[in-house]
Amino acid sequence: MHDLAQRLGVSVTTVSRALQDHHSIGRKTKDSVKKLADELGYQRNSMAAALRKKKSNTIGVIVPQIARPFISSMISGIEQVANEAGFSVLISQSSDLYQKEVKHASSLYSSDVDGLIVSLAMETQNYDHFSPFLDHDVPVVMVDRVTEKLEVDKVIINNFSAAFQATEHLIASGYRRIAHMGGAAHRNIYRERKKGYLAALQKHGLVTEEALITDTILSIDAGIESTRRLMNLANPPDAIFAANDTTAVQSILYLQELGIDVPQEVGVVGFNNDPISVIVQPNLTTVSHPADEMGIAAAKQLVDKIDGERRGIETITIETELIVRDSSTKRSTNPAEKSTKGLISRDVQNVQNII
Amino acid sequence: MHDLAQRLGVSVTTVSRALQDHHSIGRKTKDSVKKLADELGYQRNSMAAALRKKKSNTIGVIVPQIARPFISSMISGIEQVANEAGFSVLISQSSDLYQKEVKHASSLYSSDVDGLIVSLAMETQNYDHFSPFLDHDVPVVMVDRVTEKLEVDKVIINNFSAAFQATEHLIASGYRRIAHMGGAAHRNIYRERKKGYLAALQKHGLVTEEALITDTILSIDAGIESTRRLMNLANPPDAIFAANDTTAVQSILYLQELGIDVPQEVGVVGFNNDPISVIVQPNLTTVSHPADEMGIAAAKQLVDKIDGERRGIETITIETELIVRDSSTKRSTNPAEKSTKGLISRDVQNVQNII
DNA sequence: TTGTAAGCGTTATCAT
DNA sequence: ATGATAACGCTTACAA
Repeated sequence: MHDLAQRLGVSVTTVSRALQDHHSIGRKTKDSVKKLADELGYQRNSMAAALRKKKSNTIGVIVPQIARPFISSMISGIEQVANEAGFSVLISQSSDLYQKEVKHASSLYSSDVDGLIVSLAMETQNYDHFSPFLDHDVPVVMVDRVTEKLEVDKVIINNFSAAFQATEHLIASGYRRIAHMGGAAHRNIYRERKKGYLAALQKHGLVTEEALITDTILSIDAGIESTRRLMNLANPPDAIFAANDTTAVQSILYLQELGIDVPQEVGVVGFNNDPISVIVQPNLTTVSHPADEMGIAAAKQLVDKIDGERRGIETITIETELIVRDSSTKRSTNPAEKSTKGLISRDVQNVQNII
Repeated sequence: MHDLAQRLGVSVTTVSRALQDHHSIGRKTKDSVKKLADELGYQRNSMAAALRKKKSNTIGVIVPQIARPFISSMISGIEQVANEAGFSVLISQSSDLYQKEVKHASSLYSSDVDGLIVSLAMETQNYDHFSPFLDHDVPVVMVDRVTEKLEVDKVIINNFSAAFQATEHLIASGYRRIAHMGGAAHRNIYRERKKGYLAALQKHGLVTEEALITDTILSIDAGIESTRRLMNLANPPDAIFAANDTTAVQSILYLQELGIDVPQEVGVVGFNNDPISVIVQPNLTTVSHPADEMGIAAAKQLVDKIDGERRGIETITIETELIVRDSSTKRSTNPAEKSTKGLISRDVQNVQNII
């Protein structure tokens, strides 16, 4: 900038203003400044600007794991909105570890991010690491894995009602002994899903046995192991409602290994609408969990607050939808109805990003 | 820092040094400074430090799409290495658009990133937007989708030999009329895969018909459409080698809709070892493409160069492996061999991240 | 071992 | 419409 100013015989102030289209600078001056800047390949130093303005035009994101379909779609949504609004995105993953989340929070804070989007680690139960942000009025938005212990903006889905609906669907499909493969109980999304499941059973007067419920980390192995345990029960379930698609799909595959027909003998419903849900045969009935929409909503919420266009705390609830596919609907035994023999069912339209 | 200095009756210099564990500061002083800093919740302002040191401890990443299994795993690898080395990660997606890639490059440059990791957009054919980095000695590393037109560090796989191997495997399995569903020809990874495919056919004296080759964006729809076109040929193929798993899996599903048996009538091989490859039945034979390893290698390369521990240009080639599953191996017709009836094959171990 | 002071590249304030 | 100057918060010669 000094260079530009000298060459043009004006002050750095003028250059700075011209580059920012400040109203008090003449057309001619602006044009000449911009022209020379272009020619010399001048690139504004955002560090210095950030330091002076105390605004970095950067938002921080902390997620449990980047490499999950749900999370990466969410990040993608965040990135789009943020970039349109002129923000860069600083990303970090906690690997579901509390310690890492704390470290990242502190590092992002001292990077002077203008705002923070968080989806909590599975482990996290203490939230003091977010205090610096709250104390210094740096906006925070929590997405999906949130906590009621912090008064911040949130973007969530109605896990209770989604789970309730999913379970009722199984009941309506004729299943009676329904198991639930759930996640860590202190993470409210899993707690809510379990509650919704229990509420549906109760409404219809069905058994709610502890033995029919597993609490795991919802990994591949956990899916196989939980299914094994459930099917080894003296009185095994005739349906499984899993808190994510990963475990649901593993259930289907494992049941098939056991020679058990899905959905004829055991029905399965998942959660998330991951790509795999339309690849597995039979296609998995699941709950759409619009990750990109959630990311977009969170980023918008954050940007609006940073730009001062919004005050106060709000929680946005994104709509989900039960997507009924073949893993939970018994085929008709009426020979009059036409079967789909030869035709494998597919439902490519509804699935989340899959490329 | 001023505050700390005053309270302790020392200079800011001392505080700054104490916080950085500078050797010329006494143990006692260091301790007291650190203690008070903790108590007052002091957080170093990395902007100011970056401005002064001309090092932001941030690396920029530009990828085509965040929400793809391959890319998100790669990012995850980058993030891990970068964070261990004390760098933050600024992420942006080009959406496979040239214009966006250019914008992001410029924005990252003026954010003063210490280095850049890029995987090129499908569209990109001009590379001038990376000149600012190269001209000012900001290290650049390209991963996977690279170009020979830029002299920078690279992390790639041997696409030619992987494709060659995959095609030879199909030939060894008894397929003779092998089609290829490939990607944009100006992106060298797809060009190399096609070359490998052709070379294998030629080596074994098989036909290499243009009609058996499709060039698409390798999306779900492209997978279905290409398969339709191939199978409508007067003389359709008896095997398909696809340049990614997305299209390969769609091929399998579509062939099954047509009532065609995979692998008995048509064999299919994919590329990437995405999660879906072990969900589809029959499990997909594919090429492992260790995304996280590539991300890790790229980040290490970059960090080493930033830290001045390495000079000159180098290309790292990550090993891939042909993972033979059921989609490409005809079942024995010899009744003496035991069939796997009732037992659905699974190969959970080898697949890329899937949670 | 510690302190003084300059300076990183901008932008904001106040003047002209 | 433009300019001089201070300041953002930190690091680092150089001095003591």
